[in-house]
Amino acid sequence: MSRSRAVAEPRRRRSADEAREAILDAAETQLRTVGPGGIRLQEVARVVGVSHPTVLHHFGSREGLVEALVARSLERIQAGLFDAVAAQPGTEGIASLLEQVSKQMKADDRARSFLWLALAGYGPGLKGLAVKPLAEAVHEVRRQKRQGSGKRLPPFEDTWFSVLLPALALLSLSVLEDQGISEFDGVRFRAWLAKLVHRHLES
Amino acid sequence: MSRSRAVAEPRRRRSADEAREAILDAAETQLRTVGPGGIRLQEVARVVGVSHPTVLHHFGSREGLVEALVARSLERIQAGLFDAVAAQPGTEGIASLLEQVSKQMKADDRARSFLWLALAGYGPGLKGLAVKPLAEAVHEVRRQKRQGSGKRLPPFEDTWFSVLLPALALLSLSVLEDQGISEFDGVRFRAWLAKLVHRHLES
DNA sequence: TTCGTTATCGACAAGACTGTTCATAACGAT
DNA sequence: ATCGTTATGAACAGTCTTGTCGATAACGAA
Repeated sequence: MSRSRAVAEPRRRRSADEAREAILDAAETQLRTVGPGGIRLQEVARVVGVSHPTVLHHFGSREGLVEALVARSLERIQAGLFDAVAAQPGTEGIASLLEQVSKQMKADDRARSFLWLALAGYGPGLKGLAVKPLAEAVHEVRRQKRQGSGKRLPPFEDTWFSVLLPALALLSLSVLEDQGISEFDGVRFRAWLAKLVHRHLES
Repeated sequence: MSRSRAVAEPRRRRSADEAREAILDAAETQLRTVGPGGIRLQEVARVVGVSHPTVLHHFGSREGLVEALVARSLERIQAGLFDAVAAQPGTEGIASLLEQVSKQMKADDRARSFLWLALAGYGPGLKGLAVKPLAEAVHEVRRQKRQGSGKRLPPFEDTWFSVLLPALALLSLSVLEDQGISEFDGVRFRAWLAKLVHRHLES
């Protein structure tokens, strides 16, 4: 007996990779809103338009899905940071660099995802995010700039903290920018912070 | 028929307030580790040593428990901040103020709880935390200091951002200090940050 | 077209979690 | 000591969630 169905839509069959990406996309929106612990197979499947056993078929288990999602999210966050830095080679444009970074972190709410993951204990925390290598690069530029003038080069720790500070601030800011801090204040704050850090690096 | 029991421990009956506090304490440890969405009645009850209907009796529902917990947590965080500031009246000791605040936020992992709540959409975000009033107080001190000297008083926004910056940084730092940043670096970073902010406020 | 692979789904299973009900017993008040 | 209030727990119900299994059909390859 043929089951009476609405219009009997034909079953769509994506390639394994396509299906995985679509599923990860749906899971990512859940990650942003309810965190890794709140991801539900049924909800993910519903959004994608498949049944939940299909999700299990592609990722083995719920934990498998979450791990794949974590890996992809961290990769994208890191890649975004890398792009932002690569687009701003000089040390002069710290303001625009901060805006670039902020923009990247805002894309797909990456800062939110990162904090969710950090809180939930997934991922390697800041260690995974290559902020220390970035600090080393900045330090090198700083050294060359000091070459000519008579100013002494501060210890590496000073540069490292100077890079760490905006990173930490931007992270919190991205979460609180939705609630309690207006976007307008956010823009002004980042500009103010950029000037502060720039002045410190130069002095 | 009397059910065969181990030793038939006598039922303990706490006062309603005592029971509520004990239950909230247990729920708070879960909040720190798995976030508000991860709180489980059975787990809370198990830790307290009661049955889970008892928890429901005192809070009506799971959501009632979470709301009560959120309220108590935010109150404590705010009170902790207030204490830290009250214990450091001058603007001179910004370094020790930062350490005080950091200490308060570390007590009971309050920064963690706050970020969990902010991410999950509970609580009024930063608006609830009276950081703007604190900025106003700092600004007043700044004005009086500038009175005698010939220096111009910067706009309030500058003071407000100067207070906001350590707040944001400390928030992120408290989460990442467990993973990726050693506690030693945390202490040095806070000292460095205090000096930076102090120099900025004076200049 | 034919065939093999496998993405997909329906149905079911097992457990977890919240919430309800009713009986019981602990504690304070008189 | 007696009594009323109510904190407490055992048992049960209903829903949600992950995971399994077998059947089916879509797509690529031949």
